Amino acid sequence: MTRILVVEDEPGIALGLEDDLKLEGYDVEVVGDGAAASRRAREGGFDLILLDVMLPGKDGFEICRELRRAGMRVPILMLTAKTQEAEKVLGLELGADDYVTKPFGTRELRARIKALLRRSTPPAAETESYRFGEVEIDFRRGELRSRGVPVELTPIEFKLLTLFVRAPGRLMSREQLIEGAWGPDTFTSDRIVDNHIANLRRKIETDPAEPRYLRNVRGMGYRFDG
Amino acid sequence: MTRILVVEDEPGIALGLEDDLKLEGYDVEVVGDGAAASRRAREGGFDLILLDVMLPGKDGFEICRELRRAGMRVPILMLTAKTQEAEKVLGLELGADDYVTKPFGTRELRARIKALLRRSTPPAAETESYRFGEVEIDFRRGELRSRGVPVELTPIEFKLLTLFVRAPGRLMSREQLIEGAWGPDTFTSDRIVDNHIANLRRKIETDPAEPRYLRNVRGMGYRFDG
DNA sequence: CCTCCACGTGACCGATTCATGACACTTCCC
DNA sequence: GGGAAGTGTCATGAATCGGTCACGTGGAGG
Repeated sequence: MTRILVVEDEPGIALGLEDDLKLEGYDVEVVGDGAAASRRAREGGFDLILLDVMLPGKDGFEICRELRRAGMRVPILMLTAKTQEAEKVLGLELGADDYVTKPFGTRELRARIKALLRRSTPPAAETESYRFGEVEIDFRRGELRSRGVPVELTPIEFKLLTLFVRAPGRLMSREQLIEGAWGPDTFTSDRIVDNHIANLRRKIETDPAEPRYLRNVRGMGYRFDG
Repeated sequence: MTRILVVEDEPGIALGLEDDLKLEGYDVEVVGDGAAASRRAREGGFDLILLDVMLPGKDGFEICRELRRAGMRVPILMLTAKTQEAEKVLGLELGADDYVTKPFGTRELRARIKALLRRSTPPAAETESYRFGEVEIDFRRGELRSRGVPVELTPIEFKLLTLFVRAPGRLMSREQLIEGAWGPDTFTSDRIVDNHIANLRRKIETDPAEPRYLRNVRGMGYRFDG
């Protein structure tokens, strides 16, 4: 049974969430304040945390940061009220995996939860690292080594590569990649993906001109063969 | 046929909605009060519910909540008078999927309905792969293999073949193929299809001169036999 | 205050892909 | 058999796409 921890202080919303998620077949637990959330989350056993930003006392950002600091890698889905850029960036940098801005439809929420669970289940089951060729990714430490030599990746590069590695062999459109690495509601040019792909190739491909791992599928997107 | 339940008490608006949606090709049923709406919706069979907030007796909010509690997952599009109400709609406690504020244009309404239907129907005919003869088309990878060897397809070729494969044995006119592979509102010559079919045949047929899969039906179009 | 770095944008170039029109061949009907 | 319509195929400019670079911005850190 998939367990979800809902952190939400407003009773009406909390109740609605609980009902809806239970209907979806999840095992739901609700807590209403930051302290309780923090405590409960650390005890572990959840497959996903739904975290409201606005909370009495400790806010969502802080909780998120705390959990990550403590080494918790549960997928975190943040609920934010505003679309403000700062909040997005902050949330994602603090280690949230995705966020939804209020107001939103339940369908969207369900979809995001599903997507997040799908994305994060396999690597949770296996080890905390992934290797292909001479390259090894250490998710826990956020590091990458090639032939054992550490290679520096920028945050976006790491996020992108993570997306690929978690869905090897799967064709990803630029749109999907942007949504995955930058977050939803990101308004930016598709071509930015190409740029970062190029940079990644320089760092992980033996011959960046003839990429073996980060392959382009013309007119459709990119695919990671590993 | 896509069925839409319209819940609206004001006859003028109801009639307008009905006409417009029927023109769009939907199968429309209208009810004028909350009780009837609730009853009718529970009986099921609708692909979308258009729900006015202001209703005699039970209001739209309540109906929405009821339906969700009852486990109905039909997409619900709410009609609200003010923006404040609208915010509430997408609040979590309700479970609506989207809203439109009055007054609204028919164009906007149509667009939202379409979007909602699109979002909520994807799990339909999405197979991961399809094989015929020695050829295998892998949708996840965005790749086609013949005897296991990858064959490069151009985007249009891929789309065309996908269309065929999703409707094996069905005669498709050039017009239909253009609409499907190029998109609607494409203005181009029919003959372009023949060109790409020829290219496809070279790539997937054992003997392109005697095509076994991509068959022509004289005067009609093409058919995929797989 | 300055520097460095990550990032987004726009532009360029070369390669691929596409649409068009032409021509030859086939099929069908008279 | 002959003509008309339909289809297969090719060559040719035009358009598109992906890789790459240079530049500007903004934030972090010194």
